[in-house]
Amino acid sequence: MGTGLTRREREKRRQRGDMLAAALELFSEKGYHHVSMKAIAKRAEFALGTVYRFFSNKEDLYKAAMREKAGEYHRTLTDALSGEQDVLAALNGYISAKAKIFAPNAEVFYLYFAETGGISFNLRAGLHKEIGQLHDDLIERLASVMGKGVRARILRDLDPHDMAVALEGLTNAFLLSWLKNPERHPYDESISTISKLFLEGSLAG
Amino acid sequence: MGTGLTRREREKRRQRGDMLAAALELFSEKGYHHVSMKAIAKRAEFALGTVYRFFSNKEDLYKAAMREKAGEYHRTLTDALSGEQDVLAALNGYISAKAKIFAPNAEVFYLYFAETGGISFNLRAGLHKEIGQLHDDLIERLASVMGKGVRARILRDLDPHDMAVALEGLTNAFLLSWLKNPERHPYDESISTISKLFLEGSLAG
Amino acid sequence: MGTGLTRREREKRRQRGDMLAAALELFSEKGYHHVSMKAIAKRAEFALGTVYRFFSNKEDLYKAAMREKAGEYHRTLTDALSGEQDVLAALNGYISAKAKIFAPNAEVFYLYFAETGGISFNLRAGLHKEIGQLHDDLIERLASVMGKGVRARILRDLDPHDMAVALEGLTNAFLLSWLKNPERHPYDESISTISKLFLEGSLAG
Amino acid sequence: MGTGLTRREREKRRQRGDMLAAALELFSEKGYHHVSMKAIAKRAEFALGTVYRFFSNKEDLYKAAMREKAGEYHRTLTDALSGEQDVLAALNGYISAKAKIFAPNAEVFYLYFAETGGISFNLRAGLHKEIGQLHDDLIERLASVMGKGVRARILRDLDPHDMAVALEGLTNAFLLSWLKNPERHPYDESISTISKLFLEGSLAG
DNA sequence: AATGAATGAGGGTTCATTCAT
DNA sequence: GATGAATGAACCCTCATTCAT
Repeated sequence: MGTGLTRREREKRRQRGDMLAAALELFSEKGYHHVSMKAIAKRAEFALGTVYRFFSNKEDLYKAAMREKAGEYHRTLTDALSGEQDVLAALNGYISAKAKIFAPNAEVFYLYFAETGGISFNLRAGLHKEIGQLHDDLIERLASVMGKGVRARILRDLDPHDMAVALEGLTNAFLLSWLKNPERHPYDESISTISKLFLEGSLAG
Repeated sequence: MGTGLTRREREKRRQRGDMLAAALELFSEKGYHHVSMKAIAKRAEFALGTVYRFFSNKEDLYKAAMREKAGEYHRTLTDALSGEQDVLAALNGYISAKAKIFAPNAEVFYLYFAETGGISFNLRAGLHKEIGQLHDDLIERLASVMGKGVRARILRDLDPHDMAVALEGLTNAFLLSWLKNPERHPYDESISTISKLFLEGSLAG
Repeated sequence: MGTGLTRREREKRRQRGDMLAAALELFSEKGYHHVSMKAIAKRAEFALGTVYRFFSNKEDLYKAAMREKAGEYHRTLTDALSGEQDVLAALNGYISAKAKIFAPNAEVFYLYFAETGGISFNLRAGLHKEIGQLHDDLIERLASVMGKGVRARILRDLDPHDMAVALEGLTNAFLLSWLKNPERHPYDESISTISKLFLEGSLAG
Repeated sequence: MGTGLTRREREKRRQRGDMLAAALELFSEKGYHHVSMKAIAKRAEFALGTVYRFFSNKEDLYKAAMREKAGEYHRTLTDALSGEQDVLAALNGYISAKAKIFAPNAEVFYLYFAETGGISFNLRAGLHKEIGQLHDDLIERLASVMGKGVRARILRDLDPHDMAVALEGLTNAFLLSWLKNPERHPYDESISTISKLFLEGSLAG
């Protein structure tokens, strides 16, 4: 079989996925401390004990859920940046990809921001570092694209890392703003505003 | 008496302030759910029951603390924007002011971001809207400054609201980045990077 | 006031005592693991949380209860052995005292035996050592009385420690036997059987 | 075949024995409530469900294990008492036999004492009675030997039942003492101390 | 008015037992 | 018949809130 997994293994994976999905839904709806393991089990349609077969405790489940989503986002975003495209295409692609995962997952994505940002509830200490590293990695990749743009004289000669941070800030701000006030601009316009603002501000010549 | 308050009233106000300060310290240190009312009472050096005479429950105390801080930040930032200064001075002043309140209060400020952002723990629903309005107000004021700059042909002819959102995003991103990695740039350099990036990108012709 | 305790302190002490009593009752009725903290609280007529104000967890409560009782028994028994009496009177007094505390507390006393004996549930590790020391102390005191008896040529010239252990064994066996089968001998006869058996077997000359 | 059992039946018996052995090991190591059925199944190298085919629940397994061991001890001890030997040889044999099963199984044996003694965890109520009867039977047999000794004027003219109880108490006390403090006396010396103390104290003439 | 002891609902976690495969 | 994944009742403990003093 293509997957190389036994039926049992596939089943387990599906169950785990269902649990993570239920957990993520509830955590982003209500916040970690307002969600009981019982509620997660119920939402996922498993018995309480079954959840504990997969995750050794609530924190473990939370971390796994965040890690999963963060990894997924990270993959999507780094994919958008890599490939044989030119710099502007890469940046536009990145902005679109970020918008695309943001739109349907805003709540979760915001949790991800919170992790990449500074909220350091004790609980999350370990996770925080882990997701922080993903974020750093993303910034570095962005910076490397920026560097390429600078060397190609497509972008102005500014510090590439700063430009990466700036793009992050712009995208987050606009996406959040769009989320709070979707009718202000149509979604697509929002995206193009971001790229316009950033790119025009950064274009050389 | 200048204040128009009786001694008793002044005393109460001071007590309330002490409680809010203690609560804020603990909330930002450990997060809402890891702080007990008993701990807050102890830190503030009041009896538990006394805290409940001032705040009807834990959520109320949390909201009051956030409101207080948010109001303070809001005042500081709007003050920086108003006055008879020219546009560039206003924006530079805003950036400096934001950095200044950010530096020593990063944790609390981050909570404020979280509120202005999207995390909607049920608990905070009401508060969220309230602080969101402060934030909207701030954006509007920023936008109005931007509009002035555009009309004065100091800034490029872009949507002033977009420019305000952009500046918010840039400042948040750089301040967070500076917080995570203070040694990368000295603090002052961080601030000037923000204004350079934003202003140079936005300066008219 | 004679006690030197405030009313509050006396009250606390009484509450603690009530909790210990309830716990002891239930533990000896059903065994540690069949007693819930809730049940103890209910029996003692306190709220659950109140019990936790006095004892930091279930094990702590158990240990305190056993320690209390063990200390009480130990005091009673060592009291019986000390004083200006002659050796035979001391031993007879000891046997009577042991019987007297045994009769109404047999269940608890048996728990105490279990502790002084060998059951080493993990839980009890610390306690076990502690109570074991009381027991060792008791044996030593008994042995010292035996030694006196030997030197006074009242008892046969055997190892005093062995004689102490022997007396312990005899008393336990007869008291347990009497407990299981009270009608076999009247209680008093049981006691006198012990002393007769032991003393006659040990009397010099 | 000699056993009168089919291969299947013999196989089952062996499996049952393996389970009982594993259970006993774990129960005496950790105590009833600290041992999970899963752990027993694992130690015995059976699937969980298989254990339940042999024992309808945990308590049943515990009882079977104790019964098994108690029966084994009882057989060993009554064997030591019967036969055509003289009274002193029988008693010495009994003491040796008890010591021999005690030494390697102290923990289990102690559980057996606990059962023969008074701890009446609800759980064990039924079992308790059952093992108590074995113990009573043992005492009776001992008493009968004592009676023979008295009639033969080898032992002093005391109540044979009392003498039996006394011997039980002495052996338990010394074996426990030896267990707690093995270096005090070498093991063999302990045994001989018991018999000396008891027999010399009881010898007629 | 101030205090902090008392309350008890609620949540995380374990594990005996069942039953589909 | 054997297996072990799934189930959910029950337990320990915390802490927001109340209220007698």
